[in-house]
Amino acid sequence: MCERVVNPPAADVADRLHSAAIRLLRRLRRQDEASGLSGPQASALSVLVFGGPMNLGALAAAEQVRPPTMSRLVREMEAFGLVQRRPDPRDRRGVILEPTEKGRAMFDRARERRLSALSGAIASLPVEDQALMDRAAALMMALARGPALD
Amino acid sequence: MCERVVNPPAADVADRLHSAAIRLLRRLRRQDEASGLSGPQASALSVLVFGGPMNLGALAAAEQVRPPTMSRLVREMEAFGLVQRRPDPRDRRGVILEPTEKGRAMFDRARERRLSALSGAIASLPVEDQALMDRAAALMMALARGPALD
DNA sequence: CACATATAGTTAGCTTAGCTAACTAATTTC
DNA sequence: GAAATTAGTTAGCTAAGCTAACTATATGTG
Repeated sequence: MCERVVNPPAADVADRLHSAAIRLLRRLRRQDEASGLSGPQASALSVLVFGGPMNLGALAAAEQVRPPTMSRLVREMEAFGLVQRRPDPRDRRGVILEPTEKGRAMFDRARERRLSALSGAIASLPVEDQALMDRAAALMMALARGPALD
Repeated sequence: MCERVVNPPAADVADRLHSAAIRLLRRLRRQDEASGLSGPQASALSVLVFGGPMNLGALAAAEQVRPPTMSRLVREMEAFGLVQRRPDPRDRRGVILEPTEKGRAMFDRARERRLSALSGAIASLPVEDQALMDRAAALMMALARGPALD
């Protein structure tokens, strides 16, 4: 009879999403740090693990961070032996970054540890809510990445 | 025929959600700061605007932050005349916080400004995706708040 | 009642993560 | 081959989180 969807105003959705993201990340920080990888480090490392070797600029772009920020993150991860720099044979200004074996192991461990937190919590949601969260994550990624936020 | 839902492993959902939240907030930071309120300030102010006057400990708990962190956020917002401290008549150790008129106005302005960013982007999504984001925000909030992440 | 303990908030000081500006070195372009 | 561009780093700033230690008030108990 009534085909209208009760559609919360976009500004409300935006506010709630914003606050929810802030609080969720605050909450996850402890778990992250206990695993030996900060959130930003884990996120960058996952790009390297899944995306394969790439140079610093590409990684910074993928993570939507400025080069100096990524440079520091990489320096720290390198100091812990988690990533390796190789000179780029095709451009001697550049470097190629890739995870070390230790880096991959650490990433898996952090992932496991997050499993006892976020993914444990997610796993306890009804299946359809899990699917919803997955889709929401994809949408958030697209929003963060797209031109709509300029 | 096949009733099985293709259910991404919870760890994958967790990873994607984690990275998506990090990137979305990074992306929003500029807009936030251009509006004169940082993300954490806007979030705390919204709690005061919608939740009414409360003391510092309650606000810190609502924002899932330690008291010293909230104390600093409040001090900064107070310096800009956005929130007011009143002594708590029932406990002279405590303070009661409430937004000033300027604070409410600033909150609305930040909200508007975010409208030109996040909520503009959200408004351009299909209606069902908007509803999905709203539900996802509620779930994230519940996860951040609940005991599941201990 | 007095003293011990607990609680609300602040201060001090540390860390991490973001940024811009300025620099070096290599590459590309004209 | 000189000029302009690009990749990455260094230096230095700010914001936001934390713990530890402190002050002042409340509360509870012998």
